[in-house]
Amino acid sequence: MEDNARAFGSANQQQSDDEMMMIADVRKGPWTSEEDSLLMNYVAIHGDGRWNSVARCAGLKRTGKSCRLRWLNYLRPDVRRGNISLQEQLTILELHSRFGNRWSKIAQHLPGRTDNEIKNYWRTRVQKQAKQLKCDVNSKQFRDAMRYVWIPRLLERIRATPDSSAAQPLSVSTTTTNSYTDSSSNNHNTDVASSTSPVYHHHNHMTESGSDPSFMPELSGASSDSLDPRVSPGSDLTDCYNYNNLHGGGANMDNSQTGSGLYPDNFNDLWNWLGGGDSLDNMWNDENIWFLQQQLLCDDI
DNA sequence: AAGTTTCACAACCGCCGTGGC
DNA sequence: CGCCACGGCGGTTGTGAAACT
Repeated sequence: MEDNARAFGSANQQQSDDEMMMIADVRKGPWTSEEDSLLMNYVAIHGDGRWNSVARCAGLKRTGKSCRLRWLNYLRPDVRRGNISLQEQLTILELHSRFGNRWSKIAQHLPGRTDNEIKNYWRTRVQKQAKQLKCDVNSKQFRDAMRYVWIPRLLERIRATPDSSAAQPLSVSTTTTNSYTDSSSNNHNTDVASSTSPVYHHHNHMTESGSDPSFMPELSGASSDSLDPRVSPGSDLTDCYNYNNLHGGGANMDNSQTGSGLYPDNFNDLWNWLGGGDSLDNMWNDENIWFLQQQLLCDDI
C-alpha cells in the first residue's frame, strides 16, 4: 500500500509513533458493520474530509483513503446503487462519448451515482459487448453497433416504458448488493438510502442471447421476440423521446444538427463520436449494418 | 448434487495534482 | 522552490452469488 510505503520510506517525516503503529496494522478488505457505524457516526458529528484524521480519530484501523472510498461509494446518505435505469444508461453513453473514461465527471451528471459504479457498469456491460464483437470500444465497428443497434433500441425501450423516468428493477429483494456476510450492508442504518427501500439486484437474468436485455438492448433484439432489430425505424421515436427525463428538465431538441430530429442538442457529441452524419431514418438500409446485426446475434454467449 | 464458470461490484493500488509549510 | 501529506481519479483485483454443466 502506498501509504505504507510512504510512511516507512521516509524515516525523517513528522509522523507520530501512533500513526506508524496504526498504519502498521492497518485493516484491509470488507468493511464490517461496526466499522461502518464508527465511520458514519464520526462523519455525522465532525463532517467528512481530512480522511486520515477521520480514520485515526474514529478509531478505525483503516487508511484515510479507505474511509473516503467507503463513505463516498457506500455510506453516503444520497448514494444510489444498482438498478441503472434506461435513461441513466443512455446518459452514460452520451457522457462517455464526451468525456471518455472520466468516470467522476460522468458521475457528476448522475445524481447519487458514484464513479465506481459507472465504471463498473461500463466495464461489465459495455466493454463486454465490445469483447463479444472482438473489437475495441473505440473502434468503428463498436461505434456502429452503438449507433445502429444499441441506442435505437435503448430509445425504443425508453419509449415503450410507460413512465420512462421510473427505474426498472431487474429484480427486487429485501437484501442488499453487498455480499459480505459480516458487512453492514443489510442494515447499516436508516441514514442509508438502501436500508429504507428495496435494493435491486441484478440476478443475471439471461436471455437466450446470454445477456440481460435490460442492460444491453441490442441483445434483447437477439431474443426470440424480436430477432430482427430493424423493427424500429428511428423516425418513430421523434415525438416520444422525453429528454426531460434524462437531464431533469430543459427539453432541448435540436433537429438541425443531427438531421434526423431524433436527438436532443447535447446528444450531438455522442452522435459525432459515433460517426455522425446519417439520420436514423435510413440507417437500416445499410448492408454492413445488417452484417453487424447478424454478427451481434451470432456472437452471443 | 457437486464442481465449474460467469457475473457484478466492493475495495485496493498506484499515479498525479494541489495546497500548506 | 522543494518537500510532504492528502485527496481525487482511473485501472485493476478479489470475492460471493448465480448460472451453468
